[in-house]
Amino acid sequence: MAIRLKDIAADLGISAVTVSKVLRGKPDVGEETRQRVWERVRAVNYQPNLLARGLASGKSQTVGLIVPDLLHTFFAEFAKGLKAGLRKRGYQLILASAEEEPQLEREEIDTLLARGVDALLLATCQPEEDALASLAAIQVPCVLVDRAIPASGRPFVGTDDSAAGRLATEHLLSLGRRRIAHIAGEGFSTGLDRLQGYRHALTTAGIEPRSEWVVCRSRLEEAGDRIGEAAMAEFLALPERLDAVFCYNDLSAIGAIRAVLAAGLRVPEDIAIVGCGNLRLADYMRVPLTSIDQSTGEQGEWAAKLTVLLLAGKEKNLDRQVRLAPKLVPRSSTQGS
Amino acid sequence: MAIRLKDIAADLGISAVTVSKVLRGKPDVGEETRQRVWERVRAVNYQPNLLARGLASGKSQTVGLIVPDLLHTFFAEFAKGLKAGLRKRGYQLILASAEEEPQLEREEIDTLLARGVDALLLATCQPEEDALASLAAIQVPCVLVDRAIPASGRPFVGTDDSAAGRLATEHLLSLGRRRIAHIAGEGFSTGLDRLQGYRHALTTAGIEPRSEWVVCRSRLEEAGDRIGEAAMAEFLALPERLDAVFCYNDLSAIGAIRAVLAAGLRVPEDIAIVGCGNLRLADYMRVPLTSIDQSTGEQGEWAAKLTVLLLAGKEKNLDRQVRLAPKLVPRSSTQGS
DNA sequence: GTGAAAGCGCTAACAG
DNA sequence: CTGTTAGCGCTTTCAC
Repeated sequence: MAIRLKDIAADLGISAVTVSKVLRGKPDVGEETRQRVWERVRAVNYQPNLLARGLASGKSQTVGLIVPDLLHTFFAEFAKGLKAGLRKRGYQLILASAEEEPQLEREEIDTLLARGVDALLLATCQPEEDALASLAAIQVPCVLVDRAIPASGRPFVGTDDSAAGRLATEHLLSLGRRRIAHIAGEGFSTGLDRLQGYRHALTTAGIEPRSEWVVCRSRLEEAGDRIGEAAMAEFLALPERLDAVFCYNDLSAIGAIRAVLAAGLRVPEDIAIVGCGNLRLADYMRVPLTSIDQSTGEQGEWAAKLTVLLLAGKEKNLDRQVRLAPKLVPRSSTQGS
Repeated sequence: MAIRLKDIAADLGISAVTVSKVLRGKPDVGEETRQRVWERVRAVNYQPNLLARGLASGKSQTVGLIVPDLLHTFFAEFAKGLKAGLRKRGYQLILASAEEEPQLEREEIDTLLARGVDALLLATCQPEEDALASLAAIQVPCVLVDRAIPASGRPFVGTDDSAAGRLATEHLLSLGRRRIAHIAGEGFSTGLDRLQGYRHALTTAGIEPRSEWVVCRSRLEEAGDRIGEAAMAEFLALPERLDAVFCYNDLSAIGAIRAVLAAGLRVPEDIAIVGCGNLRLADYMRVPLTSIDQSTGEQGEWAAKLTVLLLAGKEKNLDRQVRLAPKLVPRSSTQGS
């Protein structure tokens, strides 16, 4: 068994409570005692048992994050920023992944709560109705991430996705494109908002959005390349040729580009393509990909900040919505090269 | 406060011990009692407090994994496989990332142990000496991952990296290349073993490895593209021109390709390039990248299996080394197109 | 088959 | 400033 608090206390001939106080930085301990405790703690490399501490105190200084899939670099990057932000504020992170399975997500929620996390951050992969039910049962502060559910009344940190849709579409318009299609993401606010931004930009430019130029697809995070390729093939089969496509994410954009090239057309000369997410490798693709950057790491930092404020009761606005502004990163897939 | 074991017991007019036994599947409880307990548990959606359970039992049915960085898809994929394997065997996973900082890794080790994990899996980013010191202090079963440290006497699961080096080099040799360079990874067994495999393949083919054709670089996981590009530029400045390069990983291979193309040369006609890791997007690169696949998910599964065997005391070979065979995935960067 | 008693290692609340 | 007393919610042990 590892060394315990009471061992240290016994060694020093003082009470366990005093040692505990020193460890937690309580002020009501004499300077000399404090010194001796720390000295001994370091000497034996004592580590407090977090299970016991959490059980006794009802607090764990730990928050949980559940993401749909860590293979999506977005979430890995978000987790990284979040972790740094939490650390800076004296909190730890437990990371869990739902592997895109709603059932697993529910289990992870239960597990993290059973582990006594002080707060939960959730990028849900559940359909809205189910997510609402899950959320309703969560008794600790809970921040939604990436995928918004306004009806939940929970705080949110994510991208301003409708701005992302607008930005991408306006970029294409500014290049003189007029017949702009969209491969949309289905099922979550990210997809719906980007679609809305796309429509808004078109309308503002005096172009009537055409329904045959929008396809909605799910699972774009996992299989976007295949799905994007197939969707693009459908677009290419339309009687009137498009001159640009805004894709829900970079993976689907990469697939779309493949389909365009396979059809013997050029990117961007014949069809310009914009993705979203700004993948690390976007610049090394067959055609370097114009994309929308989401400042993912910053989102994590924001989430940390907001969560800790909530925990401290210092955030008055209990359904605070933080939406970071997306940025366009132009590359060859829209600008020639 | 959440509902407790004793609440259920009180509701049913039985003792907490009996409820606890039912929950843990102990046999010495009457069938009828068992039914009633489960019914009530489901009705109130009771979740056992894991802190209390862990504290009381000294077991948590949880293992911890520490990786250098979740942004390396290798580790995200490994974690996924591991998680699935553990789940199947009734264990949970707590995932931690050291963000490539040895100090953080040490803290994560301490934290996970303080959380009472039953076992620890570690892909260390510490230099061997430091890692040995850290490992020596770990009192629970501990499996090394990806980066081997034979001197530690700990079990290991990873790639057969020297086979990977051989495979890549033999592939290049089989294509008639003779002047084959290597951008090697520094500091860990992965890099050293791949280098050794490279040398072995050359020697076996009757080619004397030349020191100016090997450069060792660190941080290739994070900044491989930049570093690979620079390393390739150095190679190109040598008096005698290479005709192939085996790169430590895909990221550095991508950088190397960029440098080759920037010099006005062709891949693979002038210089063939092989990477390692088989990135998801390898096929969509400027030049689709020939790579070595590491069966990453399977490695995770193996790690789960081995860990649970260790925990059950069923693995006799306490420093069991599992090295999965790598596979070559040929693409245009070596084969033309 | 069932349950009473005794903790697991720590902290909260209060007393000195 | 320091320590005592009582738990946190669960499991273990061992009687019945």
